Amino acid sequence: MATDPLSLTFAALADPTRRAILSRLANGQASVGELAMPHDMSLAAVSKHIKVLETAGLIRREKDAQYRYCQLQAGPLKDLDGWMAAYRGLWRDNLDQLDTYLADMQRGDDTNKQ
Amino acid sequence: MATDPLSLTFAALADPTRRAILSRLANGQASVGELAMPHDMSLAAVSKHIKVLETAGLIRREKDAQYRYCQLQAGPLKDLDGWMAAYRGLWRDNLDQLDTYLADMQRGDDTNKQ
DNA sequence: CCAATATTCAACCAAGTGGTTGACAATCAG
DNA sequence: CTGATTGTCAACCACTTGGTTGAATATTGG
Repeated sequence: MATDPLSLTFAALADPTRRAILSRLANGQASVGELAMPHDMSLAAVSKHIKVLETAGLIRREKDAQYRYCQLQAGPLKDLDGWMAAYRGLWRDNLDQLDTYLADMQRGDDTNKQ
Repeated sequence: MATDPLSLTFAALADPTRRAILSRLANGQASVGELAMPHDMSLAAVSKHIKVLETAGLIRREKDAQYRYCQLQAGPLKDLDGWMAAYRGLWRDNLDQLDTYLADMQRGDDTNKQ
């Protein structure tokens, strides 16, 4: 697999279990066990998924007693959103809006950013 | 690999070669050979990458004589953007708003959630 | 028809993925 | 200290991925 940050992020998100974990973490931090509970697989398997997310920078792990609490990290998602910006015009009705958007980006003005 | 549409899209994008192909197609359609040229690998390898993109619905192939012209299809990217919407609040604007956002999430109030 | 061009197919390979199980480590509760 | 809880590690397995090469297919130009 490619190891550049964007590829790591996309690859990490290309799995429903990992997206579910991320979605859960959007509600606040959780331990590995808590994250594992809804999933019909071993704790070790979930632990691996969490490591993939961590390697992609999508979560941070913090030790507390015998627990490892995970927190969502927005950085890679923000980068992914930045990548998408170049394509967003493709499904907006007209290209003028894309041009405006890109021009705004150039100026650092993000008021149009949805 | 998971076969749901979102997973297929993320997986297809988790490769720099495929993202480069997509980027090229944002400038208009191109044949397989044209798409392959900038890449230091066999035509067959690029053909496989194109098939991955096609399976994910990110491109459409159209036959013309001995050429296969590829065109970008926005649908899956739009879906991906929709998925991102749920997380966009995590980095937008300032941290005060992030705190508010998280506090709202804790209370189960998701009016800020996109 | 023939030869060149464009692309795919099939077989193969090394490396990676997503799961399992069992052993291990760390920490708390009693 | 002991036992229970929480999580990771290591080895293993079947399957997928991303690349190769060589043969096959489709179509055009002459």
